Amino acid sequence: MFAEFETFIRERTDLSDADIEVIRSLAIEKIVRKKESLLHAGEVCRYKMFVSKGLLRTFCTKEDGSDYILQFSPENSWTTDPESFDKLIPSVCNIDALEYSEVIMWTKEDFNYLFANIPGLKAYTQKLIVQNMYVVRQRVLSVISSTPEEKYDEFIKNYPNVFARVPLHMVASYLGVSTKTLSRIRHAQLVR
Amino acid sequence: MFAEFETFIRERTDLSDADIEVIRSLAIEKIVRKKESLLHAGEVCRYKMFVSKGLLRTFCTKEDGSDYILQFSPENSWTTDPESFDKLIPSVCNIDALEYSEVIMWTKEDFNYLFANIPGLKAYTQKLIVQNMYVVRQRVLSVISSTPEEKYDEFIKNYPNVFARVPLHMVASYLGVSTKTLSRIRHAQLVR
DNA sequence: GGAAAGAGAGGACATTTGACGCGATTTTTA
DNA sequence: TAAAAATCGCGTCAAATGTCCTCTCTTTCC
Repeated sequence: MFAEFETFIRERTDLSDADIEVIRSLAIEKIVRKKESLLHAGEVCRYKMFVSKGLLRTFCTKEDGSDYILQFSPENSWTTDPESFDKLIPSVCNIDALEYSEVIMWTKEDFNYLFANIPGLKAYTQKLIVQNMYVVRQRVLSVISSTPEEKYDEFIKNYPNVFARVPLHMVASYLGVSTKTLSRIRHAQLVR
Repeated sequence: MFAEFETFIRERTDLSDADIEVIRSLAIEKIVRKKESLLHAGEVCRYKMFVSKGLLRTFCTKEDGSDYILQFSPENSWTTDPESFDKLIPSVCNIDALEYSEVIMWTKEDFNYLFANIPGLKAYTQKLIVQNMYVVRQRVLSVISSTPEEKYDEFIKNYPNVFARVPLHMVASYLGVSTKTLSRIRHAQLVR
């Protein structure tokens, strides 16, 4: 499980063997079965997580029970609830597994230690945050400016790997449109 | 103009007088009249900007000429096109002034210099990026999960200072709804 | 292996939303 | 100060979207 992470991080940084070893020593490996939860709304998100295998989803539930997906996290991606994790406040989101998954976790305390002692990790993390900002800004633009069909097409284009693995109603939930609308779009695209 | 910035930054950091002086020496002060542009789509966004007075808007224009507002930047806030600024690639957004404004700008080169030499500024900037992430994530959630009326009410609650200063159609453009919809919401709220 | 749950299409209908245009008022600008 | 532009509400109509439902097929889970 850690092997995938090691490959991943070595490709993106120039951490030494010793660095990797420290990171490993503080890592918590966790197997998550499908539908199992990693974070419930109301709890503090105590871990920064790396998905080495599988697929997670971060979502919020409104009062009426409807879900809205903030993020999909397939293998080789990071996830957490940043605000809850940073400030140690209760999260408003849930994180659960859409597939059997393998996750590596670090507590805030341990991650701060790594952050302070491994400059390469710090630099990498900061670059990651910035890149994530580009993506989220683009998503805001898309969601306020695109038609449902454009959003659907963009999703398939940007996340083919996720699209192929999640039910359609979750794509709808991510895009902020109803399943009916997506169903209509697909029908129209078939006929076309 | 720089005085406002100095007050602002001193409140949020513990920079020394010498630090401030270096920052000042690299700052470019700029007066922007209403409707004047600071960035056109297609250009590289060469500056990180602090608004010391006035109100800016960052927006994208689609092929059909419609605008979508990504961000309002009132006095005491920062703005730039992060992706264009970081990677020196052409921007897809425009930035212009909704009011007479006073802006302080730094080039990437100069900002990097400050970044490398003033740890307090670096720490502050990184905290800012992270906080911005919370806000943008919240916006994504709102825009995919809230009704137009909820979005409108949230906007007034979160940005009363902006709301009071911009025409309604810009609020609509920021929220991703039509002016007609906002008009209807206001009518309904009056009657209620 | 069989029951239960999940997924997705699609019909019917109501509601929401948007596009367009008009007119009144305010603000801007020359 | 007068003309031009911007703002905003509103009416009408058409289109888009959502809710609720049923039906079928697939997947999951004892």
